[in-house]
Amino acid sequence: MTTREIDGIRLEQVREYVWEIPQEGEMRVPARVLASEALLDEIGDDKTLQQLKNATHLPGMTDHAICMPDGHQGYGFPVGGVGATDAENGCISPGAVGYDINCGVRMMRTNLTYDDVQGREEELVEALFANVPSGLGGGGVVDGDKETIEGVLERGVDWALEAGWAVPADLEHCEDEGRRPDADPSAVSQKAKDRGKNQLGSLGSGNHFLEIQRVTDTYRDDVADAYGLEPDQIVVLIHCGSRGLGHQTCTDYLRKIEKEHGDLLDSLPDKELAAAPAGSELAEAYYGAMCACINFAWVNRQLIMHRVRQVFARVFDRSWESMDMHLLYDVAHNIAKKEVHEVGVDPEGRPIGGGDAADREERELYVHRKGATRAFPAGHPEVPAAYRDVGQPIIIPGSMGAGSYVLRGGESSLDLTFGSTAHGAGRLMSRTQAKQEFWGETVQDELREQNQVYVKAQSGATVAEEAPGVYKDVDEVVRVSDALDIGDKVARTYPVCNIKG
DNA sequence: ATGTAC
Repeated sequence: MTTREIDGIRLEQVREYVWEIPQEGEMRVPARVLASEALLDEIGDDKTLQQLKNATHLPGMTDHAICMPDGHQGYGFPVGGVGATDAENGCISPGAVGYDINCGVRMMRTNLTYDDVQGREEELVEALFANVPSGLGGGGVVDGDKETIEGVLERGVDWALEAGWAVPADLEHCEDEGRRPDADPSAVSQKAKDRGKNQLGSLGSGNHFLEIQRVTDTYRDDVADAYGLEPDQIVVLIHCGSRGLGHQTCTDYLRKIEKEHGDLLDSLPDKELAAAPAGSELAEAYYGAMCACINFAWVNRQLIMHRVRQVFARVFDRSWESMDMHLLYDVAHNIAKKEVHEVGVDPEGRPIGGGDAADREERELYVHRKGATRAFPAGHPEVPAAYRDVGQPIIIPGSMGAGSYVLRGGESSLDLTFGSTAHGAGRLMSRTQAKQEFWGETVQDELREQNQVYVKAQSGATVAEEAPGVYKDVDEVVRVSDALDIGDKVARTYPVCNIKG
């Protein structure tokens, strides 16, 4: 058996692309890293593996804590991490969801081709930049009063439909039809609502962006057909989250949980993993608040998408419907969700990890996906009807120099990863280091001259932080996902125009 | 990720 030791952590190779950190000490389950040797080397460069090991200490963990091929260090719990805890006897951890609740990506199709936009990149990038709010701070496409924010938190994209910012087909092509029913707006603090109310329909900063892309390749033609994708087609990618509202909600509940559940906190190897025991008042409140933030982020992406339709209609002087600008799908990267999965159990029926399980039984779990994407296969009842025969679409954004992928949920995802796969290329270096290595203006010029990619950003520093060189190889990440059959390649895209904070 | 810190 191949073994590796990285910073004192021993990994055993279970099979190709599957590495296991065996259970020892206070670990409740083993941990697994899904990676090629090259990606494992990069994952081992920061605290990711220690954080993954720490995550196995959370009460109620089932089967394995998992790190995706794009994993890197995060707050307490790795970005690219999946951890499923028993929803009855386990816990829920805000750090295992992330600060940017329902940070995610949606892709909108068009019937335009690269020929239609080539030569008009400048015009498009300027029009989008002028009409889609971006950067830190306030200002969104709609002004949210008290009633608006409550409606958004409670009803998600249903609110957008009522307000004229969505069409019914948008709901049909979004997880949960764009509305998480467990949302509890009363569990979201006034401070969080105040931060969010003037950020409805705004990109934010950091790695968030809006990109016009062209499809360069398709791989599984039956699935590509079902998704309405073909080479040379123009698509639009929107990557953003729940802005200050989700961030404040995470902060609020981390503080409350640290204070109320200090005993549980003391049993964990890292304070940043703070968790509320399943069934406690704070677990319920956090779940309700997080679901409300999920609704907010879905509306955020919906408003931006609809604004992009309006911009295209103006630039191309025709209706957005005539350009077939329909939502392909919207995926969440940072959420915990109650889902039923088969997990290993001991003879008394309690969830247990690794090879010690006597049997496997269905359990309701909090599936924490932090920088990881749901990847349900064909036939799963939660996959929208339009895609149920082929599996759910998965959108993997790469860097602005490398392009992105569309995958479909693979047949092995339910067995290997609680129905999950990677979420992007994954960072190779910190933002601070990126700013030492790159200069925004230079990055921008090179992308334009060498790659014909037009970038416009509020801040040059953001361009440096997001330079193509700060990301892992998205082709390699996707190759591992495809080889493990957790998310299978359907299409590859390449950037045309990119706007960001 | 983020009114880039209580």
